[in-house]
Amino acid sequence: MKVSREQVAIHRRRILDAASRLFRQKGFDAVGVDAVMKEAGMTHGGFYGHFASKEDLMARACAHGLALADDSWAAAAYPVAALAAAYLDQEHCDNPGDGCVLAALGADVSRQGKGVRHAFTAGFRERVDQLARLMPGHSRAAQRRRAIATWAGLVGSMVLARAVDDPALSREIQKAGVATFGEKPPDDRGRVRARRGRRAAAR
Amino acid sequence: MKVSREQVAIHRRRILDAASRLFRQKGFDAVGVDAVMKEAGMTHGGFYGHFASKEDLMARACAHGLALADDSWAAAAYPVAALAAAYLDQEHCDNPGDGCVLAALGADVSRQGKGVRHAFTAGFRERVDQLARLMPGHSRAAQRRRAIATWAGLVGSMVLARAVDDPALSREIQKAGVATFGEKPPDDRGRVRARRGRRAAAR
DNA sequence: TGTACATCAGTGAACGCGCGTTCACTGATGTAC
DNA sequence: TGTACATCAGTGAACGCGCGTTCACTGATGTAC
Repeated sequence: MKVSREQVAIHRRRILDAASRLFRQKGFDAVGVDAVMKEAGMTHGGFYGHFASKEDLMARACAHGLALADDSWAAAAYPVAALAAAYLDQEHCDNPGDGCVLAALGADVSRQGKGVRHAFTAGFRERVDQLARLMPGHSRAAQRRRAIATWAGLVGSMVLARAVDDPALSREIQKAGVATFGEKPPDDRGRVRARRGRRAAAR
Repeated sequence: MKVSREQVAIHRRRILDAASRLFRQKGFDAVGVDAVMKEAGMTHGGFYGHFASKEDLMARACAHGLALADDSWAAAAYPVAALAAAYLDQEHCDNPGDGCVLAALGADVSRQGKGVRHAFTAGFRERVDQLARLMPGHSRAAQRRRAIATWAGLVGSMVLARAVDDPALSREIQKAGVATFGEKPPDDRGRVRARRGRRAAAR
């Protein structure tokens, strides 16, 4: 039966929420259109009224999942440390369905089509820009380089922490990641000290 | 028809080679037993004479791919820099089928069964131990922490460099990774300098 | 504001297809004599 | 060393199943009057 226009929008969002969660949990290939629609509380036949194909859904679910990310770390006194600690958390490790798209679907995305990779790339760019703005460093280029490497470190740590079947090793990976990628870069600390020194001398 | 015992061993190895390559290229779910056997030059029916199930093959192909890794970087003057440069290479990025299992299958492994995760974990442990031995650092614990974080950084960089659809951004990720994870840790340089200074003073 | 009807979102059966796995068969291997 | 035959690795057809996608149908929505 027909439903109201608001109901259609609600249904579409429910499909995106379900797809985004299931894809992150099990990967693109292991989740069928049927499972997504069931999780969204509907039957599979109505799917093609909302999306052109499963691939279309994959791209839009990617973008949806990347748009809804947790930003609270950005307000911390030292955002990079806050991000690393929040990211490499046991709960995040145990719940990929509610977690970062980069870590959960990065490897899957590289094997997918144009639309999926484009959505993923746009989301990644936003993350890098956001982190680069908050990254201590002397130049824009260095901030950006550090932001990219920090995201790579966090994503790699999470991928490995999830893959490994020994909980102690998994926790070790998380802790190593927090310590390494969350700490103030030592040579930067040096530069900050030098700058402060120069500023103090100028007074 | 029956074949000789040596031929059986050769066939088994060919199946493992094919499976290991195809799984890294396309992921576990996207590669069927049929495709693996065809790539190995046989028909699919004979598969179950070699392996108990597809899951069995996945675990053994994982171990097989991890066992055949390139070690040449370990002989370099500064192994960590050599590893990072060799790992975050355009050719490695473009050819996951012949590349590192950690980056190609890490995310997939976390969704698989006990056998696959165990094989992956064993391979990862070996990598960490090998790199930790060659890692500059003051303590075993620090060497190990750095080795884990370095592998995480390399794996994350490769996953993201492959996922992204803009070649320029992909190369930027690779370069940021080489610069960050391949460089001598700055605080370690500090310690080395301090130690050298102490040693020079003692003379 | 109330009525009549065209629209169309969601349902559930159906499709062709490829998957993992099984099995009767074949014929070269390797062993017993 | 030569022969006869049991073994068994690989073949290809077949299985049940779940996938992505299509479609005739249903009945509430929303519009034209």
